[in-house]
Amino acid sequence: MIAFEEELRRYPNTGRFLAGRLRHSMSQDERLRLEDMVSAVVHHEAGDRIIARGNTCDNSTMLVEGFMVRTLESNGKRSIVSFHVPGDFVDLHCFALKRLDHNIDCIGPATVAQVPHDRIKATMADDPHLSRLLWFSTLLDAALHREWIMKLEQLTTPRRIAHIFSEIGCRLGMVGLGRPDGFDTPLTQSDVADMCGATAIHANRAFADLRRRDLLIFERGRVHIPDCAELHAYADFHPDYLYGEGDLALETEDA
Amino acid sequence: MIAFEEELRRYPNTGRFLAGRLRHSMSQDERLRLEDMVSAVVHHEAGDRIIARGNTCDNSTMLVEGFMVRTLESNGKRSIVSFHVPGDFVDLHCFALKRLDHNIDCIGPATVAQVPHDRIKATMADDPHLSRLLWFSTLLDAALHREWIMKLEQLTTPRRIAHIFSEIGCRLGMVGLGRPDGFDTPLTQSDVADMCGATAIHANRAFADLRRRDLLIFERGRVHIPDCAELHAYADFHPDYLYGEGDLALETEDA
DNA sequence: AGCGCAACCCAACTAATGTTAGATGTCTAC
DNA sequence: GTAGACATCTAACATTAGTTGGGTTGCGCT
Repeated sequence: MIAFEEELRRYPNTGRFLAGRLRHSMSQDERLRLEDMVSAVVHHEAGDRIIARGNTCDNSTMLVEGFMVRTLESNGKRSIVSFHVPGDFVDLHCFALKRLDHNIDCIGPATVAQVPHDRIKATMADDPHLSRLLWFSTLLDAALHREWIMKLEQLTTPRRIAHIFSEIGCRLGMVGLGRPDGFDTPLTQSDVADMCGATAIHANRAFADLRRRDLLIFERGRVHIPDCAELHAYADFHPDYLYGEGDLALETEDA
Repeated sequence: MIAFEEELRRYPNTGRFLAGRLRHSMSQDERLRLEDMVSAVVHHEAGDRIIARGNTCDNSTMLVEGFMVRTLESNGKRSIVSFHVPGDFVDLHCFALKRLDHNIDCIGPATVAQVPHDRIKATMADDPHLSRLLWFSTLLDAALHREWIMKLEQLTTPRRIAHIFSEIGCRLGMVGLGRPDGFDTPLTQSDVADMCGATAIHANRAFADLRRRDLLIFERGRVHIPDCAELHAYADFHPDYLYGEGDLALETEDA
């Protein structure tokens, strides 16, 4: 706790983004209890692997600043299966799963808050409502996976890319990091290709296509979106599945 | 409870498959407590929609007999994002999510056990270890989603189909429903196509391809697998992600 | 038996994506 | 400042998948 308070002073964003995705469903008191669960704030370099597939861990990690991706590898080929923005509890999974089935890697430098598993255990025993919110946060990941499966099954590469950037923009907006006209990201075209199941060359063709249509201009980490609504329409992007404000939003009733 | 006991006598498989996936991690006592959570056993016809996207529900459903799929729809096009075999807790998600982001549909007739949400709430308050197992069961769905995202990103249609059938065979085996040389399923080629993000025509080509290679013979719901190991190799199928007996298997330590 | 429907099968053509082989630009290490 | 690494971009050709327009088979119904 002390360590965390110190870090909090040093990195004023830390507190702000804690459980960004859940903030609408948490009482002020729960928010404080969640912050109390944090034992330390840690920095990582670009490319760092926070957790590797098959490892056990005693901590779970909340992303405070930066971008992270979940990856799986097969025959030396990397697949990116999801990504995370500040405010996401990136590996709460490894609390209940113990051994994780995937890797979590930093894209660009990142700051994270660590939550020891014994504090989560204590919460499970003491605080059913907060437990349920933590559970919810992992189910949200599953819902994002499902949406992404659908998009892989239905969309062409340019539309997949449009969908990814729509989602990133929207999720950044949900934690107060959005700009209406775009955002900056450490993702490369080749990372995006690995998210789409396309080759980097084909992803590049798709980016050129989106540029020609004036839907999305991506250059060296700078994403410019001239018209958000048009991009969403092209990608068939409907943000309900993010469980933000839309149809599916979580009710704040008590457990 | 009474209702359930009656049904249990009438359908002797009911108890056998309860929480099939979790059975190795549960004590006998927990198993009984889980069975106590069941309020009723219900039958469904082929094509029935158990839960529709956007609905709330007071019950969660455990699949006792039959096959089910999770579907999402966009522009009238159906995507199947995952499937379930007996022993799976198919919509525990809607306990923590409240409004579900997807549909759950029966493929062929099905028997399910219903678990009221207030009993799950009680479990969350009383029994941290069983709660954690329930949580685990939903995280398992997320792990399956991730594997499937990777396969969509990496494999051609024939290999995707080989992977799906490898997984089904394996999951049936894990709950004692396997045959070494194949299985029966109410899935049609067109269902499988919707799982792969391919057209039914292309799926048919892929089935012909698999038949020619003598890896998998699928005809009218009858799946014959001449050599399981060869099919797995062709599909690059490694069942660790099912969290059965492999590297990643859940430890049975207490919460 | 004969009808109708659904699942399955097939071929020819078109569109999307992968592969190979580069060229160019930008940043960092030395 | 130069070399090397890496990201981006492009073109030509090969493979995979979608589309169109059929045909065949099996099964339930009357």
